[in-house]
Amino acid sequence: MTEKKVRVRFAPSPTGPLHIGGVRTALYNYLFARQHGGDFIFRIEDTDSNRFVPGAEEYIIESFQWLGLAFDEGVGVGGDHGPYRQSERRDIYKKYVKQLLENGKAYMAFDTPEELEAKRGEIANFQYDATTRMQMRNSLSLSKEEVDALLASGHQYVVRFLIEPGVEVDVHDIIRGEVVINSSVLDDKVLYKSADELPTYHLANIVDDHLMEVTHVIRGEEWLPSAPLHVLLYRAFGWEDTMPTFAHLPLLLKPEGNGKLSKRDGDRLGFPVFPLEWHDPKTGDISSGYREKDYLPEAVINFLALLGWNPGNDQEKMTLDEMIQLFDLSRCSKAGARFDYKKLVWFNHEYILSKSDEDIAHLFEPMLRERGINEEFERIVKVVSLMKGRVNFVHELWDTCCYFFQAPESYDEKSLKKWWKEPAVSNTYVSELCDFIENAPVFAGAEIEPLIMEWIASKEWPVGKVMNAFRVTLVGAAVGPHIFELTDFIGKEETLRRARRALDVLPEA
RNA sequence: GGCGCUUUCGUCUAGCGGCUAGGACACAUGCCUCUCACGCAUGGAACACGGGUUCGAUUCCCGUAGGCGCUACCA
Repeated sequence: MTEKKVRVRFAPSPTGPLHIGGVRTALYNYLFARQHGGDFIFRIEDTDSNRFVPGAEEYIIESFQWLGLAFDEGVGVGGDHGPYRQSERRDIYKKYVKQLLENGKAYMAFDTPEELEAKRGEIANFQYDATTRMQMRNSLSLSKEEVDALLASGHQYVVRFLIEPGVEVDVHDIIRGEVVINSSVLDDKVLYKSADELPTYHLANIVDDHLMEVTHVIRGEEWLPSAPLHVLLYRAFGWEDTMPTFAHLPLLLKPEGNGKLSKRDGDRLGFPVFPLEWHDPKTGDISSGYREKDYLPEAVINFLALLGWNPGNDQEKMTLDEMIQLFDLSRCSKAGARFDYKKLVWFNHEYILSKSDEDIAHLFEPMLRERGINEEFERIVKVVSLMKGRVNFVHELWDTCCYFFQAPESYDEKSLKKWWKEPAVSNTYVSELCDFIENAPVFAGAEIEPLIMEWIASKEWPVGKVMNAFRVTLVGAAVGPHIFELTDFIGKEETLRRARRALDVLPEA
């Protein structure tokens, strides 16, 4: 076999925001293409004019930009196999439909939707196939004159694929092995509609994959039942020798309950199902997105990569480059995977940890500005270095460390209950500690800490009680970093100001 | 209903005839410690069921059951 350049495609329908399952499918295609030095093509499958949603295509493109997955060819990128929008390829499809018709591989059907509906009511489990097609109105059952008359009168029609019954169709799938199905269970699929002069998915898909020289079709399992039909189409065109290899990926399932992950689940269960926030142009509904919810794209990618695939060792955290090295379609699992977003949260935490303090500070900075905090960047970096390990999301940084930037306005009930339960005593501790700090020759934490510890010991006071009372006055609660990290950051003046203000406000007895 | 795919801890999964069935998330406990976290350590937790094949099945085959998908002039 000659070594053909690997070419794969991601071909969404612009009917709304990109589903997270679609993102995973695209990711696997991307990894496969990169690993083999091949091309990753972006095609828009807009053959259903009724379902077109404005903005969807732009949304999809922006999503991949955010995720960091770049296409080599396709809509918005260009290439030698265009156009890449199926609605712009009408003439190409027409030519191939004609070819099928002329070769007797397909036929015209004039049945109206109402007639089909009636037939379905009449016959249980009605299927348009070898057993029924002669009872219908089509170019097989009608005389040439009748057909010509219908066409002349402008009657709309569809072109159906003529499925020969009783053929064992073998689909080779990288993930599932051989899948054999008898053609008798297939129906004469509609390939083309005269009404809008557009093909349906099945025809457009085969023609485009052939013309675009796609070598591997990596898609969701929902396509497995129609894979035999696709094989038959390649055969009908005489393209079986260059037919792409199939790989049907397991589906993404809801975290709980039954069924596959759907558009509705996300906001109901508390996590997004779309990469970016989506504003529905018709209903005005807003669906949350990972980007807006503060997930790092690296975390989303890493998590998604492991939903249905694993590198065969215990490694879980991987860069995109490592994934490209390790990816292997034959190591994909076959059963559907529940979408466990708790693990995604953990990945986000891990990626916050592994990113530089500067990178995280850049993300955190606008959130501070929004709150009117105009701290200099270097100081934000300092806070991030101290606190980033404690959060799962960058936005949680504010709640976790706002006291670095502003004095507490109130004092946490529980903390007071524990560390200020004898107000007179706590008052004495903090008040005397303030005096000690004020008169100490040094202030830097590293230098003053031993002095303070020594002093507390000389007083025979309990260290924990003194330090936590002190902490509550500075932070407003019994939380936070090592206390001298905080005093270093806010400085001597602010330290004493906060502590003394608390002495004024907090109960003394 | 028909057709197809699928089945290891709660979840994601490793395993490709012989293992104390491994890892990760989550959970629990402990350690660290001026607090809260982080981190670290430890622990509980799984081969759907029934037949075969075999000296031996989580692993191979066949059923059953469950899960999932498809069954449009949607993709």
